[in-house]
Amino acid sequence: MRGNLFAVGVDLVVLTVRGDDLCVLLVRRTEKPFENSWGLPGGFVAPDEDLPDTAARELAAQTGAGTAGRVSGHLEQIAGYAAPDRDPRGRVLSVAFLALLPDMPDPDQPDVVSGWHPVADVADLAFDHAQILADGVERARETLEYTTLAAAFCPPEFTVTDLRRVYEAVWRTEIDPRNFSRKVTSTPGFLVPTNRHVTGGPGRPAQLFRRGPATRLHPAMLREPAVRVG
Amino acid sequence: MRGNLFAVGVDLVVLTVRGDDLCVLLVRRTEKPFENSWGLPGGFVAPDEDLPDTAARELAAQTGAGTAGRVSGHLEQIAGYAAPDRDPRGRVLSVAFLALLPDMPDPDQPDVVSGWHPVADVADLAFDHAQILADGVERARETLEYTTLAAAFCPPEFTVTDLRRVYEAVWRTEIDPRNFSRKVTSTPGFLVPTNRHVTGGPGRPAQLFRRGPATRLHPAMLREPAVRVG
DNA sequence: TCAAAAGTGTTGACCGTACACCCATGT
DNA sequence: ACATGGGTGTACGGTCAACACTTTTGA
Repeated sequence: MRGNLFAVGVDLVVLTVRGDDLCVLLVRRTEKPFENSWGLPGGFVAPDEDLPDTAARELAAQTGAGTAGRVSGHLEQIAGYAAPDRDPRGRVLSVAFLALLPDMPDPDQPDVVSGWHPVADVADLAFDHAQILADGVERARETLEYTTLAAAFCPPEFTVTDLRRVYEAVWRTEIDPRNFSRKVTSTPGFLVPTNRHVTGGPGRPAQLFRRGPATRLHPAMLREPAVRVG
Repeated sequence: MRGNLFAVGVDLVVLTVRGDDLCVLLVRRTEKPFENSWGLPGGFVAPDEDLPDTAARELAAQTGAGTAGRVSGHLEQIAGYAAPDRDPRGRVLSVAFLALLPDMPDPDQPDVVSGWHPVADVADLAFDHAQILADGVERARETLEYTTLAAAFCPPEFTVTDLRRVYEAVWRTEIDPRNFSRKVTSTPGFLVPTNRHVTGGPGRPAQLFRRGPATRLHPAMLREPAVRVG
């Protein structure tokens, strides 16, 4: 006895950092149920397709071709969601994926059915997408503590300040620029210096870096300072 | 268009610590495919059942009634697995769950179709269960670093040494007993002293503790010492 | 010359490790 | 008495937060 059958979809929590805000890609639904509500982008798993393939395909379709194969960016599974009443059409299991992308310039013609929304402003998503979004954001916050994945939010070349703004936007905190610079540049394999500098703005030109091979951050970058007793 | 339909199952990575070994609960399959192979316990999701319900039901069925409702123990989702060829019977998506349990005495009559196996000795599981097991063990190892969940492996009352043996078995390392004791007893909310002591063995009697309300461990308990440069 | 941003030096608090040492019990 | 394991004291080194200070640019 095999239980009943499910439709299986993939939903994407696509995050990027724009200015000071952590933003999520939402689409406006054009069909029932939840017609005209905002929801996470996603789609059903095709025959002979594995879950990461579906996620990469949907991500490319929603954000422009080739994204999944780029050097920067990141795609990982969050969890499966299968509450019996999560979709009024029947039993639908959705596997959520988290994608982290560098900020991209707005398309020439602003798209009314798809766009970036600061996660702090999001409310009332379709299905259980609010929960999935919350889980994805929390996953991203945790991941930044222990890995070098913040660089996935940055373009191929970036400054230490770009990287710091990622942490500040995702964690909604402020970080001391001097100590942050020392920490990330002294972690072996996190940042590879290019010896080129950005110029144009006020102040001393900042050096440009690329992502290094390191993936784990030891010791961790902690969101909250260690508990002070006394 | 909704893609094709899947059977959806739940597979369990049930871990416990016996002596010096991290052990996993395996069942010997009695049906095709992979008849007579060892595999993870699991089952299909019933109508109107959510994934955690299925996991809890299967866990109770495999380990004895009431386990899911106990104070100790832990159950969390690992990930969904849906490679097109993972089950020769057709498309089956499996959501894996990680369960951490205190060691239980062996049943009176040893069960030939179900039993605890040191994870270091496990090889050749059915389906993609070897991968699922590896993911679950890695999740458990990470979780112990940043949370107080090691106590989920312990009975309701336990000594600091019991807790240390959990870390040592899961991480396959040795930890200094004196510093470990200081660390865990000084973390607020990790351990609640009962003022009772275990007696009988050699040496000074150890104090018995219960789990405290804390869930996060700050600062983390690190598996490997911080990277030494130079 | 000034403002702004990048980056370095330094200090004190805290944490982890290592290990000497004492405590409490069974044999 | 001695072995065994539980637990405390302490010193050293590393990391972090804070912040004074220097460097390098644009206006």
